[in-house]
Amino acid sequence: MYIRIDLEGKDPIYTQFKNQIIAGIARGDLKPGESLPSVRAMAADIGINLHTVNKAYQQLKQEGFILIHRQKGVVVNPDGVEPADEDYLSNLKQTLHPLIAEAVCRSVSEEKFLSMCKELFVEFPDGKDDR
Amino acid sequence: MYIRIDLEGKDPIYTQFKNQIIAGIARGDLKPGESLPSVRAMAADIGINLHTVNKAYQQLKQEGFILIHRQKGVVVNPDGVEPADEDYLSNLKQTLHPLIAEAVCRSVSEEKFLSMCKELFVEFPDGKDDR
Amino acid sequence: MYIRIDLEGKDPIYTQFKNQIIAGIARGDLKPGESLPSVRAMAADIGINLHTVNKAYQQLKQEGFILIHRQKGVVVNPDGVEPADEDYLSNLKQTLHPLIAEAVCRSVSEEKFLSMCKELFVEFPDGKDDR
Amino acid sequence: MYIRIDLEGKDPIYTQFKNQIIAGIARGDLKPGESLPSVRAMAADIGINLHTVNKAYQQLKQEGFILIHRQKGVVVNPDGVEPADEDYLSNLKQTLHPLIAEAVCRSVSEEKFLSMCKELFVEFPDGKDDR
DNA sequence: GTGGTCTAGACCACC
DNA sequence: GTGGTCTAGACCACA
Repeated sequence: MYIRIDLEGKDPIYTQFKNQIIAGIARGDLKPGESLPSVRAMAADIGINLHTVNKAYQQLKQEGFILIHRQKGVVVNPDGVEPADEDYLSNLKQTLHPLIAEAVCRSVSEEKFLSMCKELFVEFPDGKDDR
Repeated sequence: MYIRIDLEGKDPIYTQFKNQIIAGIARGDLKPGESLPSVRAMAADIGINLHTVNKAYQQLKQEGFILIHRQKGVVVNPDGVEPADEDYLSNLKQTLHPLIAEAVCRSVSEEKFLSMCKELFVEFPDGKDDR
Repeated sequence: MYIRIDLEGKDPIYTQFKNQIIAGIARGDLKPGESLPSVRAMAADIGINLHTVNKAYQQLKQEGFILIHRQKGVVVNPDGVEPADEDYLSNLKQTLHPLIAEAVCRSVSEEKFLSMCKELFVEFPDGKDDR
Repeated sequence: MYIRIDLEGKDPIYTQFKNQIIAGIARGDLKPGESLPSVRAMAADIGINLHTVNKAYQQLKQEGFILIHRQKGVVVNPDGVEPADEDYLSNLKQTLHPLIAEAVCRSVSEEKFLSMCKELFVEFPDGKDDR
């Protein structure tokens, strides 16, 4: 899996990195149980600071995407990710709200917006059953 | 229009404020040409520093939501907001991408996601004719 | 002579007004000795504050473009404007310097820049002999 | 590169500062990719407040002259500055218009004006090839 | 160490 | 009265 970091982007590097791991899992590129490079190896690979990778890994672990074993190293959570709970959904709503508000201001129709979302879903094979 | 700021929230205050103004415009609470309180008045109203309000106003002006009029003070852009262009849509996509990736990981179905979006659209009367 | 003020423009109103009077003189629309509306009349005409017109008139007088007689009212300086002196030229240079620097950064060639200037000169019949 | 600020000048400090950075780029003193001192260092260097430097940096970034890099700090845009577009040229014209009008009033001939411009261009090696 | 954010208090130009 | 500018000092997120 290729990781692409934009050092000038507005999102902090650790966030970009985290998002790409999550996208990899969603896409199925990273399968449950698959192992990821160590903090050191990953940092060297993509040319960023150790601490930055570590921060991202810690958050991914905290949010249930990965496990960090002292011995086996870093692996994608073999049990799959915790499914959406109330908190998560409410957060997601709060995040979407301003995006939709601005879209409405800019005359983006509901249909247009929904079709953009659908388009983005195409990237992810949502066969969730086998996870 | 009531403005609610969460001083503990993770979003910076000026962003929360900006988003509420944008939501107000999208909702139709703030109509094109309508005037907004001065920097000082607004700051006093919601109990934050005037520089924070000013920063938000400057960005809203820059993004075409409001005008800062030499006489009339601050007014909602009477011509409405610039409709979505390529750049905006591409940005929006980039913003939605990680949200959707995480949702997929958390077994949120496409239908569920789209229905959440639809629900959020209900707040905004997108019939632009009556604005 | 029509005066056009842009209340949202970045230049202060009195500056816009001043510039249009000066342009009128340069163009020959306002001839030496010709009289201008009083502060009150002018302010009413273009719908701005008395003080604003007054401030512009005072500066125009100060810079030698107009005379303000207690009786005859406001007239374009019948002797023409003081020709450029050292101070004026040095100021002009300081003003042009940053404009040219930015133009160079933006790959505007010297020829292109000069031709823009020439184009702007077309508006003004530079028969300066009869003034 | 030396920066000279006139605290008594009529232009705001951040504008003077911005203009000198732009002039530095135009002159070739600041080459694409070259890094600039941090906000704090620059502010200390020239003896002004860091917020003032920051404001200038933000505007320079916004206008495409510099990038604010998460790791390398502040650098001159390695791709060079966006070349002039319609908007920029139209703005430039609007800026030059009153300058030329006043020059005409003050009996500055077109030749004289153009030769002043040419003189100012001498400072900038517009052969973009060697930058 | 960096930039980003927030607060506070001051002066000035403009209207 | 307004917004624009400048200064100052503080805290936090990021790398």
